[in-house]
Amino acid sequence: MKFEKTLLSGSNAMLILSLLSDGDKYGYEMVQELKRRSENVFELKEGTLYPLLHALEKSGDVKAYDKTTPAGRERRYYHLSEKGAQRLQEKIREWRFFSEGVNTVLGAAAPVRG
Amino acid sequence: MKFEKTLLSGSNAMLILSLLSDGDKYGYEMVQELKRRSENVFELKEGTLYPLLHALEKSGDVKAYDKTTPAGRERRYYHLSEKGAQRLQEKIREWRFFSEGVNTVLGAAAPVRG
DNA sequence: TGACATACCTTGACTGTCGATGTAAACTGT
DNA sequence: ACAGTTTACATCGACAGTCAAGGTATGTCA
Repeated sequence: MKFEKTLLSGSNAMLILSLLSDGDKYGYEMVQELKRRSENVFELKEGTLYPLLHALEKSGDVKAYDKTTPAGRERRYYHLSEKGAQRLQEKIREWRFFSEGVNTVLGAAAPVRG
Repeated sequence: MKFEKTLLSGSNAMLILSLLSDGDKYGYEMVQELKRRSENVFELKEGTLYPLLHALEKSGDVKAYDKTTPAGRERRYYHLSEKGAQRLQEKIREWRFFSEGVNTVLGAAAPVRG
């Protein structure tokens, strides 16, 4: 099995798809939601998020649509497509594979507790 | 707690330091050892390794010395310094923190078995 | 009115990684 | 003896992901 070289830096794509698997969301919301769910571990930057969303839309992993709140605020929602859902599963598999690989290497040489 | 943005792509540095915590090694050896220990998950490229080793040497995390085998082959060995050992522990902590964060996010939205 | 939060977006720069390529010596099979 | 492979080090250019900084516009609240 092989995973892309950029799996790691690319973990943000996986996390975003994961968020969307729980329901449609808009960009700004994802930043906050990711921070909340990860218990402040991840602070996704807007400069990272928006280009990424555009790329995911272009590749067909998500579908975008606009919606205005009753208050009149414009929001661009993103929906996980069937293709995106499959891509997410694949990425999760890669992630598990990778992280187990790291832990194996670490465990072999540098046992650490805690 | 904060970890550097490049933790992920930068995981190679952690893995190398981890290898060295088990004893001095030379570059070519590390490529093979990493592949072996990770059960073929990681195939560190030389174009990645050597610049990285030079950087680790410059930052004082490793010390380099030359040694010639009885067969006459030149090798550049790397030794993990005290500073490098501390750095490794720090990186391992960051890694655990990060990977748990990812799993938390994934677990919250996309439970997967296997 | 002014400050702040919401909400979207782009740009330029930086870092880590890789593929390609180079060099040179030692080993292997014939 | 010779050719091909492996060992061992290294550099270079290109590319992808990330971020800081900045921009625009509207809603909220004192």
